[in-house]
Amino acid sequence: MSNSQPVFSVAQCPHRLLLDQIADKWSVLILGALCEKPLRFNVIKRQLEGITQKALTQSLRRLQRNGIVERRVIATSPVAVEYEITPLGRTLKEPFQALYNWTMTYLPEVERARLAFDLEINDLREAYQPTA
Amino acid sequence: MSNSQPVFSVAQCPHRLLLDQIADKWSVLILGALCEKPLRFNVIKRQLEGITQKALTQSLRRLQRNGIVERRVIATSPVAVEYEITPLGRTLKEPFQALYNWTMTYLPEVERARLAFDLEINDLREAYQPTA
DNA sequence: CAGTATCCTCTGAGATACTG
DNA sequence: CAGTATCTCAGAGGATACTG
Repeated sequence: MSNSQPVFSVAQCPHRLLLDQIADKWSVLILGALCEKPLRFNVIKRQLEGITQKALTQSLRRLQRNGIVERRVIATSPVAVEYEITPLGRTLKEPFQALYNWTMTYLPEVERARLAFDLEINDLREAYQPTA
Repeated sequence: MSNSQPVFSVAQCPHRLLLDQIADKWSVLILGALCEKPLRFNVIKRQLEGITQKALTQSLRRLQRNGIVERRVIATSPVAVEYEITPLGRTLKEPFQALYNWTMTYLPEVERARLAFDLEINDLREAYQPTA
């Protein structure tokens, strides 16, 4: 988005790192939960109502691989596993907050645009098939 | 990511708006290109080497629906279509820049984490099957 | 409890061909 | 030029069952 810079090819685009690996559907929510304090697997699962075990495992593994969360096994019986956000993970708060703020500020404007767009589409449809 | 706030259910999560509709794979690149000046369909297509017509059409239509870009038909022969970023679209520059800066700053650290993680995985594999 | 393994569905990305 | 239409195919994601 910066002016007078070359456009990145997709493969190299640094945004992809964030978008694909860290800022995806579930990860933002997981990080939001872990931001306050470390949590165990099923606690996260309960907080993110709707996520499957598979999806949670995958997201957590990916975040761990990227150094965003830390996985710690507690040798009780049955075993407990705690996930904690890393210092690196905490640095995400600023850019995510910027995104969040944008959405809060401009969501109404976006919704107006959608309404207008969809209306226009319907008008065109009606003009094409006047009596349905 | 903000402290002491309720975790959003997925459907309501305002991040989804951005992540799904505006900050996806191609849209960020398209906006990067349009940020400088309005461009025509095939010019964008050429700049984003690798995108298909279908994907470009879909992304542009979605951005248009959300009020991020404007589509303007120029009645020449053959017809020309120009896409321009809207004022609303320009407000995305700040949050996107924050994301971009994060990636630039922390990419090396993320890559170190990945290397360490992948190494550890391989070590475990070797320990399990000592002679492959 | 915290996963892994398996199956199954179904979207959605890509290639190709056609059109005003 | 700027799309639409159609087909195929891989893979993401869900449901279910099993395990240390």
